[in-house]
Amino acid sequence: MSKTDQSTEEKIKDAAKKIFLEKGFGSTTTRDIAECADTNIALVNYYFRSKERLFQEVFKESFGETFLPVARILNDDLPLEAKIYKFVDHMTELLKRDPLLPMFVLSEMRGEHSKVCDMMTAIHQQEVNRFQQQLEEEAAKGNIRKTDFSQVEISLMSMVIFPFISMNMLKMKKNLTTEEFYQLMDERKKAIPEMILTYLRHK
Amino acid sequence: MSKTDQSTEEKIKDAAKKIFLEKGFGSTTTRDIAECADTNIALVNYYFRSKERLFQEVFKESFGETFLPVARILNDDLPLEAKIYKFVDHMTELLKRDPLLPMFVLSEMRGEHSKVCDMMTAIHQQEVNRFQQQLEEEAAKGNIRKTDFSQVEISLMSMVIFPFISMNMLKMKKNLTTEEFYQLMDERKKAIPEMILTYLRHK
DNA sequence: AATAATTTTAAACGATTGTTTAAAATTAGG
DNA sequence: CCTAATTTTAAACAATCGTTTAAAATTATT
Repeated sequence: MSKTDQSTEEKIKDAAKKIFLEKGFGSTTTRDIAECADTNIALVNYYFRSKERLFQEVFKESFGETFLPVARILNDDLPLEAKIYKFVDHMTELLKRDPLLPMFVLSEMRGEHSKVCDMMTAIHQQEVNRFQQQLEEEAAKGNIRKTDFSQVEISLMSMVIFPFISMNMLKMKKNLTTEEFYQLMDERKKAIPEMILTYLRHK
Repeated sequence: MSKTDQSTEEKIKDAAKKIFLEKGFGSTTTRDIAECADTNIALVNYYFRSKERLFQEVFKESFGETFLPVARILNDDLPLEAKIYKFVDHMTELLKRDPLLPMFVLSEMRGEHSKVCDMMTAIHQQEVNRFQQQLEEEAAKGNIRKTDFSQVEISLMSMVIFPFISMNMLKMKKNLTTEEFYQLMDERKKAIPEMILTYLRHK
């Protein structure tokens, strides 16, 4: 096997990530994954003990190692305006690379006792929120309006992430190609911070 | 059978709606639905010809008869400010009643050639957009800033709908009960229009 | 009351699911 | 080169999937 080839284990995990992200856990079969990895189903259970364990590895990697690091930009030590621009920019670039990631993560969290909820609490150790702290400080200094931090955080997340969750709907409604959709998302790198910051600074 | 009892057909459709919205098409079994409707699996296929057809009825009802009418508020003949407040209020109330609806609709649209895409185009006949027209008129009059309509529409939709899609994540992260979550959503009835209108009116 | 139409039941169908087995092929180590 | 460990293969496992069948029970019609 040449050096450029992936190991069988890697091919299977990559195939699993692709298919799980596309169809979700319930609609994905072990045979789907094996075929996509160009192997047989026995090898899937040889390297990963079960479909369930393979899924958990994919989920942990997608959420913990891909999404969370970008989300943590809000905890960076940066001025408010620069931080918001950086967050929207990096998150948009991540989602352009991995547009199915948010739907994958959130759809697997349907049902309060979903199999990923326990994993979430494990990964999501209570982190101090530098963003909240920052909004409160700037409001105290009179630089921005006093706001409910949660509302601002939710709105910011919503405006960046939701378009990718509703990507197919959007593309249909507005008759967009994938390229045109990504261009629309790029324009949001300015539009979203502008809206948030205009809101924070006025009235 | 007493008059207050539902017909078997209604019980099955209600059960199907409940389970499909909770788990999606792929993770729902005909036996799930039959058990939830307190009947047997043969009756599911007796009244609805297949799981597929039952799903399509549920989807069409959820999207076409529940979600779309509220979304069409943006086409109402109302002043801009009143319209935005009305849209956010009605959509929030709808989603408090049916919090799983957006995730259900959007998760079934994964994959460009999903089985609901054809249905969408059928339902979603090109509608004139009074909201876009209105934003352009007000901007021409100098009442609000000139904006890309799509960006405003996407942001508005995102801020209202996304919190319900990420409901479980939000409840976990912020340690919210269902009641506290709904209270947060109620507060957004003011916060969202304020942000949009502040943005439109300034600079 | 007798008959026809409708609704419900229990059982089974073949197909597909996740998983396991045991032998074959390949690679690694002495 | 021989042996041991690892990887790959083909086949099968029981369980569950969506769906169908045919008879039983119920309701409606005359």
